[in-house]
Amino acid sequence: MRLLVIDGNSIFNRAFFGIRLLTTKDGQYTNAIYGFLTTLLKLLSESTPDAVAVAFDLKAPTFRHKAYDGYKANRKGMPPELASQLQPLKDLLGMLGFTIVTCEGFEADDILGTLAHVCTEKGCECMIATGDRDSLQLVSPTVSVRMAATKFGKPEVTVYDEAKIREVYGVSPSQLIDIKAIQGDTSDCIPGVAGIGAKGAGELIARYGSLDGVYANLETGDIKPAMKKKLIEGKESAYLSRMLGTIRTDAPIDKELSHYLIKEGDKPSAVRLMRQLELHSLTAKFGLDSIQAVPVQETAVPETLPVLQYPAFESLNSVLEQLKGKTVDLLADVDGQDIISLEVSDGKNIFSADHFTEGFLAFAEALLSDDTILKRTDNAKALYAAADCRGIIFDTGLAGYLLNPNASDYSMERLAQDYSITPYPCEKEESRLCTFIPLAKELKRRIDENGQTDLLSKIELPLAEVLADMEKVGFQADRQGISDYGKNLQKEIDTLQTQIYEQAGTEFNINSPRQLASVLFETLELPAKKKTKSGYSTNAEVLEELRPCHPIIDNILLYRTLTKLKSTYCDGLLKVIGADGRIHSSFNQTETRTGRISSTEPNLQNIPVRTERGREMRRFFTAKEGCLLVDADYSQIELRVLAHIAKDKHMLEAFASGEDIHTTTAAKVFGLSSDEVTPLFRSRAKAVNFGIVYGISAFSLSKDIGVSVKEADRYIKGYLSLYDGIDRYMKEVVEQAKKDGYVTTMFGRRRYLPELSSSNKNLRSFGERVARNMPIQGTAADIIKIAMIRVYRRLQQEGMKARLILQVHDELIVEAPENEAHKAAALLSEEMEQAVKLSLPLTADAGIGKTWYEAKG
DNA sequence: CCAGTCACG
DNA sequence: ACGTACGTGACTGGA
Repeated sequence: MRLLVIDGNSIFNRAFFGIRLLTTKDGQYTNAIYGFLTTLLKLLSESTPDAVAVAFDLKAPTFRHKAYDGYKANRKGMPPELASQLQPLKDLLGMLGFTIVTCEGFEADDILGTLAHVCTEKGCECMIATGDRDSLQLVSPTVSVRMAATKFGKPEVTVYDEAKIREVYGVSPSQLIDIKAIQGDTSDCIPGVAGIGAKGAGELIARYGSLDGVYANLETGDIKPAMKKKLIEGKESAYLSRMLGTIRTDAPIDKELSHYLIKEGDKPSAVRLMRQLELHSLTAKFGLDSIQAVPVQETAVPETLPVLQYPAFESLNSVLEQLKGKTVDLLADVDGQDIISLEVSDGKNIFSADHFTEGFLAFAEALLSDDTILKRTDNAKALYAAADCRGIIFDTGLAGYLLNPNASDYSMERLAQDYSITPYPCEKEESRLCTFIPLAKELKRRIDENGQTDLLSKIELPLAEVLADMEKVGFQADRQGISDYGKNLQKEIDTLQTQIYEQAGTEFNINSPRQLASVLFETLELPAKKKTKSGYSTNAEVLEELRPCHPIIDNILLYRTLTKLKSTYCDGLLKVIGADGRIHSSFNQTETRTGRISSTEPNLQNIPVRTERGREMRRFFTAKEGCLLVDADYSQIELRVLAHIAKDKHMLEAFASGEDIHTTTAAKVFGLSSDEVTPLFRSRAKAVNFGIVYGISAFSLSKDIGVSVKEADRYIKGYLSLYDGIDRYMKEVVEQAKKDGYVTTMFGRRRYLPELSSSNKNLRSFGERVARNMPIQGTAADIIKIAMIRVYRRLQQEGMKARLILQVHDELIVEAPENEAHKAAALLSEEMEQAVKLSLPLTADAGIGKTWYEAKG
């Protein structure tokens, strides 16, 4: 008999990360299911087993990992997009006749090991399918491993038998365990011997045959003294690691192999489920085309849930009276500033009304503004935009975002899918509240469990009101000014275009990177730098290098600059100036993975500033008649946050003493005194400071500042040895992220990093850089959000007319009546500086002016 | 609809 | 040996 044993979790995970997210029209994710099944098909056709066992982990931590706190958290780290696919997959496998094996207290790995062991004893052939190299240790004359991967959406299988392992690793399967015992494996929390890596471990085992062999020859063998010292110190750890790294073969599972023969299953149900999951192509591939699907059954009604009734209520006023003092669930259709309809429930009844109902608007406004009626809703910002709201205590969209900022959409329908919410039964079946109520309950539970209660109620929810207000107020724009500026640009663009055509000797679309590349690198035969997938790159970095080669380059660069200004900023902004002469951007609170807000239609967070030509645009962002703009920005907020989080003594001191951080860094790294630091050294140090925040590599730094990779590497090494707290922090944060599966900010904002467990090295490195950056960028985002709420409230308390109108990540802009401007400026920097207490001061400098150009220092 | 480019922090 | 800094959004050309 031939038994195929599948490492369910491993294949499932790899399928998920190997295929882009797919969903059904209802929003159920299916990419991991699809990928798993295509891999399964490939395995079946290629290995033709008689019996199949699919092993899955149970949720509980296993014996091997019990000692490590991080493990359990890591498990929770499975993103909901993935978790929501597990049960449907298991159901489907059962229906297709495959046997699922799980075992309390044992990992899927151990089930593989046990079944392989049983097969060997009974003289059967065992084929193990997994994506995890740990299982290679199980290979024997009768046990082979099929390494399965999903590449570019297609399943790939590589067979490992003893010969193949020897070819690839140069050792026998059991020696792989000994190598790992020395090398360790951080992702599995296996310590190994400190200071010895893959290469060293491999050589030792190749030479001495086993871990025991290595230690037996410690004195007699020719092991270098340094290595010997490490081995002696790490002996206990090595043997513990070997124990941890050895897959168990004694899991108490069903050992009667005939029970794993492929069964008939329940094909009609399988067809139905595949249809629901919209996996039409797979139905055919599993040969189920002729099977009639069983009809979709009515879902059973849960018993214990409250039955919601839909009464013909007396009057809206009586409803209002009835709800006072209660906490309600409330959903509204909002169109801009108009409330179209609304339904609300106190947990016993659902009340619903729309704008055709007599007195609806007054009812809605009274309900929303009554602070004795606490409300849970799905989009607080929209409610704040439409009415004067009080008592909003929960928002499922914001909660969903805090629970996992990697998701793409936080509609309650999608959230209900992701978190497997079963709707409450109620008489009015179509009421969205039936889904909303259990959803809000579940999300609230998770928010509390994650320690994100305050982040939601004290930061995100109050911020929603601030953002709604900023959107409503808008930013006045000088339509005529922009229009004139655009016309001037156009004249210059036309001239440039003519010149470029002459210089090229041909007319072409300069805006087309393809056509431009063809002109530059073929017609003009300029030296092409290799770049991009679809041809030669023509970006500014490349063109900059070509500058000396041909005068056309200057013109093209200028053309690019000017057309960008014209199309994105002049034309783009003119399109979105409202009838009130103001621009009302949307501020999205659930968009970024770090906790920043984003701005769209238009994006007011990328208005030019770095070049004078672009900066001119800011002259057209003005204060209204009788008002001034007040602009304040944080100085070096991210580096200060880093200094605080990393508790780096030297950086804290530098900031505390008010020194220029880039100059100080330059002096330290290049070994100069402060007055010896030239602008060049300062700008290099600045690049290193930035690089550190982004998760630096010597290569990118070298490119950024134009020195050799070696030189850049020296800068980084020097930096980290001087700022040793930062060095330590950067190591710790990645380690913690690997344990937990996520990173957090000072205020408990979270970002999951599934990339860290990717088999793709580039993806993994990306995950590590994000792990280093997100807590910094995210904490800075938390801080300015707190500042925004404080500024908003202070302006209200002080009875001022000044209003917050824009945030640009580390910068806030207030429009204030002329007589309030100075007070507003002082208030603004004060609230920004006092927003949080760190172990170093935060500073925010304010400027005042009639236009954004003038107000920004 | 995606890739390339470039604007911002 | 290999690819390369974090986070966004808008516009253009071309499948």
